[in-house]
Amino acid sequence: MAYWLFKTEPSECSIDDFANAPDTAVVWEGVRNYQARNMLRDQVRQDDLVFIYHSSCKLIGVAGIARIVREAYADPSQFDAASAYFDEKSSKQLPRWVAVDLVFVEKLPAIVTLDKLKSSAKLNELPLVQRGSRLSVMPVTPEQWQTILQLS
DNA sequence: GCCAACGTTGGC
DNA sequence: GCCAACGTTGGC
Repeated sequence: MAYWLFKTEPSECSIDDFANAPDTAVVWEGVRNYQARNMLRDQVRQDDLVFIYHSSCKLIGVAGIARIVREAYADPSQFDAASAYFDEKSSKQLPRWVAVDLVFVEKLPAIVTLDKLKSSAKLNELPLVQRGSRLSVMPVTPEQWQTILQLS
């Protein structure tokens, strides 16, 4: 069982969207970065736990936890010409991008803000707080996971 | 809305 | 395979 952190803009998909539909699987689509895709495809597994991180919003930080309920499959949005995630260079024979499904686990008692994440020495190695990092899917070590839980 | 830092594209 | 130009991310 591994731990991850997924970034999302809460205006698109927030932890409250998860919390409001606790029995519904959320399709994590639209990952269009190869490094992130490779992790989704090759390393993210059923029952892994995921920190949901809110970016580009008022209160930036880790907002809650979700769990992987379906491993990587062809991201449907890449075939949908009406979608912002449409990729004309992808094909059903050779899909370029993958999605996974998540379900709600919990909201953290308080959002662990980016400020807090940055000021914890134990999180120096977390890709999120490293300069220029733009990964939207990143691994979290068990130690980092516990540290972030404690910060909440 | 700005802009630094990356990632991707495409000509050569 | 280099690298300039361009597009995107995401905090501020």
